Amino acid sequence: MPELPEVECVRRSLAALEGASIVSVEVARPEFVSAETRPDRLRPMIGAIVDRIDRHGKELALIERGPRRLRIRLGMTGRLLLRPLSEAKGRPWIPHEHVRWRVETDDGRAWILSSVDPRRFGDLKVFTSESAFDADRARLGPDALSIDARTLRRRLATTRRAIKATLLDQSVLAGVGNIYADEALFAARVHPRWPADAIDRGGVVRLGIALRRLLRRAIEDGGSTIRDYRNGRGESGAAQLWHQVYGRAGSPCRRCRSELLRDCVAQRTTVWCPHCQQVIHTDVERRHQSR
DNA sequence: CGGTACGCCTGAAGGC
DNA sequence: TGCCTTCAGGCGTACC
Repeated sequence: MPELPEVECVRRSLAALEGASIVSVEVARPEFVSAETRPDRLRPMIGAIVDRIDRHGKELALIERGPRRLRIRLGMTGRLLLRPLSEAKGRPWIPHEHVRWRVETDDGRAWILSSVDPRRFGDLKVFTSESAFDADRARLGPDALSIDARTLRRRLATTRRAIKATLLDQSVLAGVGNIYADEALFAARVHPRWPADAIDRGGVVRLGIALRRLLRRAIEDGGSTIRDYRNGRGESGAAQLWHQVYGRAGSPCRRCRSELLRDCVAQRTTVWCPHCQQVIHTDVERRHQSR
């Protein structure tokens, strides 16, 4: 479900939790979750006072005023819902068959943060030391929202993989998923199969500008709601209204009217404009096309 | 080691 | 109507 803009919108919608103290962390069906999300692994978060909610790439983290951190990943269909405890009275679990876990905070700032996640690809993980949390974070590359051209160029220069696969690799750049990868490549006029290390300087600059611009604009518009994305208040986004290529295979390019193509790149459906994003003449691409 | 294929889950949508 | 197939915003793991 969520990529960087959607996760950032969820983060902002959880600001009311700042200053609240965690009273309980419960899991609806422990047999449904991974080892790290089991109740005994989450219990150490009890007593933490929330300093802030942090985001890096597509990951959220509840940061306490101390060393403990609760990492929250939403997966494909994960949705968070924050509501006052008073609303939840008598209904400890929100009435939804796919509710997975909930965090309750104290009487001073009494909130219930719940997760609904039909496909169960999301998870929770507690870190009891800052160093362990930082080590986990080190899996991820720099956050895509603030990537600069220089860093992007250095990162892309390390691999011959297709640029689309490289953008989706969270260890290279954190936060880009299938929607914004296709949108950024279209905006930068770069073909999705172009080897990452073979993009010229102008292309990398365009890509950096496109990423920052698209992600920021998507955040302003509340994220992309394709099917079920909502922020912590249950509100949907509007960024899907201006998508240029995602979900538009077979339709005319909004720039040149060519028919948008669709193929599988990096095991993900990829849509691009064969006219605006050609720039492919390498042997690598000829081999792809002859298959 | 770098890169690719697959599996994990459920639900919506489309074909017949 | 209903059954079947395909596909979906992510990511860890096995394997080449």
